[in-house]
Amino acid sequence: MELALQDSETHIGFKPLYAQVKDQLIRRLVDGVWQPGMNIPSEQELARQLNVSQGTVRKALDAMTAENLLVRRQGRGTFVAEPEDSRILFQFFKLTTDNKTQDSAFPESRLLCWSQEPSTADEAQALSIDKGAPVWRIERVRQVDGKSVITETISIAAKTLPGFDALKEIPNNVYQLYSSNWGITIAKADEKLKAVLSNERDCATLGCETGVPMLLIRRIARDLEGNPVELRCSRCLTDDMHYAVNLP
Amino acid sequence: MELALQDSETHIGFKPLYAQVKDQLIRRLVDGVWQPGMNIPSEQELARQLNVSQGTVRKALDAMTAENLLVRRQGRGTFVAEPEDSRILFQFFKLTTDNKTQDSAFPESRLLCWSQEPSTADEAQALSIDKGAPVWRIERVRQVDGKSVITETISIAAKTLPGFDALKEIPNNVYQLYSSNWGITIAKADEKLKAVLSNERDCATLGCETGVPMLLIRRIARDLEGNPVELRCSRCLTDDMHYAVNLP
DNA sequence: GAGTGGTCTAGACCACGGT
DNA sequence: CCGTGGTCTAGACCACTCC
Repeated sequence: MELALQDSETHIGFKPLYAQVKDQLIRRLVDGVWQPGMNIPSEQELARQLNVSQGTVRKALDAMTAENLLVRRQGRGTFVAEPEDSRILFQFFKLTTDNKTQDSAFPESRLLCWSQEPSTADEAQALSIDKGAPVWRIERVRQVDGKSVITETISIAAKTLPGFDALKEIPNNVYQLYSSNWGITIAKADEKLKAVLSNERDCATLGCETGVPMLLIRRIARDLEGNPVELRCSRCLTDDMHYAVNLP
Repeated sequence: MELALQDSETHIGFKPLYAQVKDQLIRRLVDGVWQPGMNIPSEQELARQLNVSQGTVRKALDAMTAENLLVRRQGRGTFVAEPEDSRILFQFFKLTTDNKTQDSAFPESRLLCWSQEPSTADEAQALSIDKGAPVWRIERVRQVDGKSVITETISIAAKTLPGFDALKEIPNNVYQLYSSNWGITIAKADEKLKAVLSNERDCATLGCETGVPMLLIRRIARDLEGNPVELRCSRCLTDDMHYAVNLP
């Protein structure tokens, strides 16, 4: 295999070789050539395939490892990251209990309802689809220490998940579901946080009072190529919890 | 100069050479040998000084650049990052307006009061000092689009800032103040977010109503060695703003 | 032109994991 | 034992910046 190198006469749009290698390898993930959990070829083998040095391949692999796309294990090889890896799991779950003496487990969720509906303007904008285009909407509740404290509304374009209605149940970790059933890898996400007051739905679902402060988390999850896949709005009672951020 | 290499007979506690180099270079920052804005020696020069190869120095410098401690400029050299670098400025300010058509400027702050007080138990725990030990407490208000929306309470151990009371005024960017007057570099921080209700102080300060939801941000800022320097509690009206997080 | 960081290569030795 | 990734080295060429 040969990498398409740019015209050496011009340096505009120049991309370093290791970046081109990385793009090639990400393409193998996007196309499903490399599946989660797979042992990918060794650095030496990839270097031969791509006609570059081992050091250049290493730089690409290191970058992908830093983005949680790969897992490297000395003596064994390099593997495609799996959504159930605990590290990945907590990559997208920043809410923890204030009292961290107990290491907080990943909270189980209880399904409230799920149905296909026409998308709202907000969903359409977030998911880059037409307004009114069908979306699956999933409502869940999460418990921490036996108390229901988080409501979660997931919206995802129906065309993204063909055959979704044939599912018998929805697992706790939907990112693993996207991966195993539709080959979609959630690679990154952005979240916007606000403080809001609880509404009647929150009260009915969580058993709290109205007018209680809640943390609203609006997440857009994206695939390997940066396309929006899922909109998730979580509303959380933060009396005994907080959202933790590390800078950098 | 010679690096202290570990006993080659044992591999427990082994630290790669580039990590030892990084530690050495960070020490130069901690000790003030390298001041913010300074042009540090070239890779070749550092390699000679430390008796390692240029590649090893590069790996250490790249890591420090990734942590925003250094800034590299091709053809010019490597420089110690300055607190007023716009990149660094926004590293610690995640609040932005919902309407991002206008690129949000760093909001100016208005000083309410500052005084030295005995530390509360909370401050003492956050700053790793004895309860009741004196702290400077600074209260400010930040405006966005002409509206007061953020109250900010900064607590910092008095012993950290000798001669603080001789200051005539407190600048908007206190991290730059810490750096220029006391040689303290804020290198990282962790934040915990909660939703709360506005209290009477908030109302008096921001002119909002009581019982309005607010985003509470509790930040502990740390120096190069990870020691807590400053506790900052911000309370923000998030009607027209949000806290933005990117994962990873 | 001299010096800097940015990229790319080639080869060495090591620790680790499995055979 | 072999193959893997992890580290370290040495040297080449390039683009950028300043003189």
